[in-house]
Amino acid sequence: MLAALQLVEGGQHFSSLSIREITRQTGVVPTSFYRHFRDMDDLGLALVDELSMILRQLMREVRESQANAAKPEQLIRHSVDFFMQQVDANRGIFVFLTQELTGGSVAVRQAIRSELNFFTNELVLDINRYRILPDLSREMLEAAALLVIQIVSMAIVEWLDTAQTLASQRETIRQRIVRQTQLTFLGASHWKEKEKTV
Amino acid sequence: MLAALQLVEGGQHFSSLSIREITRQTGVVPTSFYRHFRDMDDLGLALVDELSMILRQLMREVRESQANAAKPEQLIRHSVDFFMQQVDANRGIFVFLTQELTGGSVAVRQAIRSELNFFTNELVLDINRYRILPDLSREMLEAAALLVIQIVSMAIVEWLDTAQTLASQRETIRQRIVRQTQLTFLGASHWKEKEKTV
DNA sequence: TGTACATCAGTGAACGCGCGTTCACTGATGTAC
DNA sequence: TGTACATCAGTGAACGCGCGTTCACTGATGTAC
Repeated sequence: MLAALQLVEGGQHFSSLSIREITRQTGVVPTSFYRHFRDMDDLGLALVDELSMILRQLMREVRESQANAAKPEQLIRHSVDFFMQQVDANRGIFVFLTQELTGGSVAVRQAIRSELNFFTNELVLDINRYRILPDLSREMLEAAALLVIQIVSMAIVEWLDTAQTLASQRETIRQRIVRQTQLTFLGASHWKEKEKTV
Repeated sequence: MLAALQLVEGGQHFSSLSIREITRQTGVVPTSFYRHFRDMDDLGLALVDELSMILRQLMREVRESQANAAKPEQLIRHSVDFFMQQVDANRGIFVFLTQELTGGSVAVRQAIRSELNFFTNELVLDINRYRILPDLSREMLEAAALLVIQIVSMAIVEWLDTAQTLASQRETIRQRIVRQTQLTFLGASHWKEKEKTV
């Protein structure tokens, strides 16, 4: 699994990897692959499972790092900074997950989407816990929370394409995430159910 | 190029297609491929170029279809309905473009992103033309417009995975796009530059 | 109007190669009695 | 404590196959004079 991540991080698409390539990277004979996975699809699903665990732990750390933040108005920016640091430290994971969000088999795509929904629910819980948007309907709250998750997801792709040395471009991306997130919360706080029936 | 789109629409990832597969689909001998493209990367870039043209035409139609809409509050919903209809009518195009948004070579990814930026600018022009958000700074306006484009982009992936027969699930996606877009505009209309320095 | 040549998409044989997958195997580690 | 067996990751040879790419070719269409 680590070998697959390394190859994906090296610029190849997961769907174009071969079993022999992966076992070569591991330093093991091709037939050994079958001791662990039925085929590449099986490996893909196992990777999503494994990486989901890691990602959840990582998100927990992001939330804890902000649990008793001094200045609430900087909470968004600090969370974004912390999270993007984690993205850099785990490139392979995020390259794979963003690739497969649009690329893999139907099963893999849906597994990743359900993971995004999990984070959406976590975010909804946090928003309720701190009574940030007390008047919002459940449906709208979920749409807003998912939007925040999606803002970050889309930005990760561009972030991974932007070398760490291009500080100003990275700052542009960071700023956009913060702005778009603030926009979402601001919109949500002004939402009146009756005005805007969908 | 059409053959490649058909294969991608059939569930394969573009990066896993072979030259022989494509020429087989076209009904032509493998060597003919080289009369038109240097390699698969070349074909990928040519596809993005070609599909960008089609997509721009398609977006023009969406905008024209709403140019003299009777009820401005339903403008978002009608545009979304019209656009999603186009997505269904051109599955191959959108499967390819969403795949390559996260998956292809760096060059292809950036070509698609620059296309999204083009649509963002178009949207900014429209917003200015109708004086919808007159007090917003250029930067914030762009962040909001890009957010709307991103909302639709992310939804397309899920939309393409949801069979046309699953009407209720499709309605959920459609509703979410509308809600998230309304949220974005609502947030943008309440934005005060001084309060929220990033 | 007719001839000579250039252009160009497609042909078909051939190449060496890496691929997925099978099979019977080895040898280390864990478990039962 | 010692022996017998089960489990399990890795081995290495072998297979048939589809792959990308090369080459010299054909035959239709367009262009110059």
